[in-house]
Amino acid sequence: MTNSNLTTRDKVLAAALRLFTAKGYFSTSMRDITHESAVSTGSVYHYFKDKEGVASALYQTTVARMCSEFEAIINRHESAHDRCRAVIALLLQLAEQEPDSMSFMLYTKHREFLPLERPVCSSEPFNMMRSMVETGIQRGEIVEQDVVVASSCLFGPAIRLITSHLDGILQHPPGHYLDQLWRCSWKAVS
Amino acid sequence: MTNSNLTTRDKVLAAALRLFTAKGYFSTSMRDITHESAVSTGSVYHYFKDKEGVASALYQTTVARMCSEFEAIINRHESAHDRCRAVIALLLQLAEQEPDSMSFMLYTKHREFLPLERPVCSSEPFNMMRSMVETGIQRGEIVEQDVVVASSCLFGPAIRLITSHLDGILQHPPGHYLDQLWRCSWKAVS
DNA sequence: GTCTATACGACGATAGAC
DNA sequence: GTCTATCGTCGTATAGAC
Repeated sequence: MTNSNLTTRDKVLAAALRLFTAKGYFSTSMRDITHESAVSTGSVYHYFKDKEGVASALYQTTVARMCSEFEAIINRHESAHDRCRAVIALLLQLAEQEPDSMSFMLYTKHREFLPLERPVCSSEPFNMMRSMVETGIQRGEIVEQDVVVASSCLFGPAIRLITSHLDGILQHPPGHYLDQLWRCSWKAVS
Repeated sequence: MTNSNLTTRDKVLAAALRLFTAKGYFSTSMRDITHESAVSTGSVYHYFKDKEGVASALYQTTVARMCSEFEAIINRHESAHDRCRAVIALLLQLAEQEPDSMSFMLYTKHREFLPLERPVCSSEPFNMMRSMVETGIQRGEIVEQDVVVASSCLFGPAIRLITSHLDGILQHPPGHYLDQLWRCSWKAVS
């Protein structure tokens, strides 16, 4: 079940991610995490201050990874059109390949157990998405309007589709809808 | 704080709604609910089987109310265009006037504590939204395409904007963006 | 660094008087 | 229907050996 050439710390994080998305943070006990990860209580508390520390580390990791993916996209593409399309493609692909990460990222009310974190909406990745839209408006690719509205129109549909996928009401894998989705999303703001 | 011409049951529900949206279901104890509602433990358990029963009643009420609002919209308007616009206007207005209800409806992972309920996405109101889109496609108002994609494009932006509002990153009240938002959303699918 | 055993507190739920 | 007092459970976190 758990890949054994992971460090103890990573085994805990992987187990926690599976359990948090499956049962939710509060319904997951530290016991569950020790069992699922096959790591003892003592070791878990050696690497993490407390249960919140586990969740926090998971959150930081996910956000950091998202940021670096987005940076790569920004470097690879110049126009807002290409950047935003790449972001949506990435999101759909991640939803397909790593539904747990995606679910933890989008679906989890982190505020309930990570009071120190800002809401997902104002986390770095979302800021980057908004700033892509902003430069798109400056370059004249996107029609002049409120940035939050334009961002909602561009990325809202994709996020909605992904939550539909995570809820299991999508017939095909998310990536299957990319072209259709992008055509509509871009038409909305251009 | 609590309106005193409410029945005991309703005082409990009102307090629970405030607390659930503010702190989350699991971080809200029955003690919190008794204090906030100024109702004793015994009375709370007289009206509700357990803590889950409180959440369940709250969920049923919210969904039922949404359904009747949507039915009224369907009766008032004939075209998919008008119906969908009215739904979005309603959602924005509710987000403004009753952020707690809206937050509980959209933002809460009900599955974590209401295992019997279907996910929000497949709850009745969301089904009604999808079916409005479906008739819109049949009538030729909306371009022929997958219903889930079209629904995501039409309603996803509004939902995204509302969560932005609930996260506090909106400068104006949600209703302020209605025209802008609707123009983009409808352009995406028509 | 890893483990087992355990202390401690909090919470949900009940009992039973009024 | 409403209340107070209380019980039992469960889960987090620590202590301390190896």
